[in-house]
Amino acid sequence: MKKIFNMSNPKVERVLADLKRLGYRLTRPRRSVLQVLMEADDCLRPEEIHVRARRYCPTLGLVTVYRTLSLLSGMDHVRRVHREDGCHGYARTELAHGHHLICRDCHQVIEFPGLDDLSLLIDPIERETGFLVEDHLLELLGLCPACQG
Amino acid sequence: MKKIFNMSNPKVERVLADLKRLGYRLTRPRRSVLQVLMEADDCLRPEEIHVRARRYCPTLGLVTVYRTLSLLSGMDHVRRVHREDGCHGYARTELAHGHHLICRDCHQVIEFPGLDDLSLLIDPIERETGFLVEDHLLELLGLCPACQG
DNA sequence: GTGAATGCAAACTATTTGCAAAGGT
DNA sequence: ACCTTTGCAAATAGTTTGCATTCAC
Repeated sequence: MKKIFNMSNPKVERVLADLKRLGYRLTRPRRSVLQVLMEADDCLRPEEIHVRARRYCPTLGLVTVYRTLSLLSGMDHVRRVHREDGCHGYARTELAHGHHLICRDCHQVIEFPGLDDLSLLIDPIERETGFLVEDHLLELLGLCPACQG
Repeated sequence: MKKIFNMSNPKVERVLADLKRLGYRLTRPRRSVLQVLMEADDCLRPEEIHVRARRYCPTLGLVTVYRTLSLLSGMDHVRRVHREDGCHGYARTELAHGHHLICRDCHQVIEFPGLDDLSLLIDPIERETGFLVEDHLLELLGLCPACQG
C-alpha cells in the first residue's frame, strides 16, 4: 500500500489498523481526517477539520468529514464534545476523557489531567439509582486566567 | 393585573417578579412558557415547550419560545442542557444543576440530586490552573436499570 | 399613546440523505 | 470486477433575524 503523507503518526497507524481489522477501507479522505484529529491538541469542529484535512486530501468533502467522524466516534477513537454555542467539537479519545475547563469569555477549552477516579462520587449513585455508569463527562465553566482582568 | 391561568405557581410568581423588576413586560406568551418550565420535572426541548405552552397561550409562536428561553437563561432562571442527539433541552435551574445520568440505550436523562459540593475536586484545580470555576456540568453515561437486560 | 414584545416568513447553520461516479481490495 | 466510499446537491432540523402588527404599561 502506497504511502500518502510523509509524516507518519503512530496514533494514526493504530486506528487505521483497527479500521482494516473491521473490514473498512483505508481511503485517502479517511486518512486525512484521522491525521488532523491525531495531530491536534484540542477539539475541532467539523468545518475546521475539513479545512485542515484538505491539506492532505484536497478533494475532501465536508460530508465525508461528518461520515468519518461518525465512524470514528462509533469505534470510540474520537469523542464528540458539546460546545456552549450549540455545535460540536471532536477530539481523540485520550484528549476528551471528560475533563474540561471552559472559559465563558474566550471559549477556550483546557484539558485537565488526572482525576479519573470519581468513584467516591459515582459508587453511591450507582447504588441508589441502579444505573450502571460506564463513562463520565465533567466540565468546569468559568474564567481562564487571561479573562479574569 | 388580571389573572390568566387558574393554577398559580410560586416559582412562576418569583420569576415574574424578577422580570418586572428588570423592566420586562409580563406578557401572556412569557407566562405560558414559564408555567410549563416551572411545572415540569425534567428538561424539555423548545418544541415540547411550545406544544405544552399553547394550552395556556394558543397563539404562542415557536420563535417566542426561543426568545423567552434565551431571556430566562440569561437571568439564570432556566438552564440549557446539551442532549446526546445534538439539540438542547431547558429546565428550571434547580433541576438542572449539572448532574445527569444519561442512558446510552434509551437516551433517557435522569437528574440526580445532591452532590453540589464538588469543592474537593474543584479547589485543587483552581489552584493549579488559575482558572476561576463558576459552575460545573457533570454527566454520567451508562445504562439505566431497564436497559441492562 | 408609546415602545417593547409578538408572530409570521424567510434566512441561516449544522447535519443528514439520495445518488451517480470514483477508488480500494 | 465488485462493492464500499466519495462528493455533490438537495433535504432536514434546530435556531435566528427582519418587519409589520399587537399589546402591556
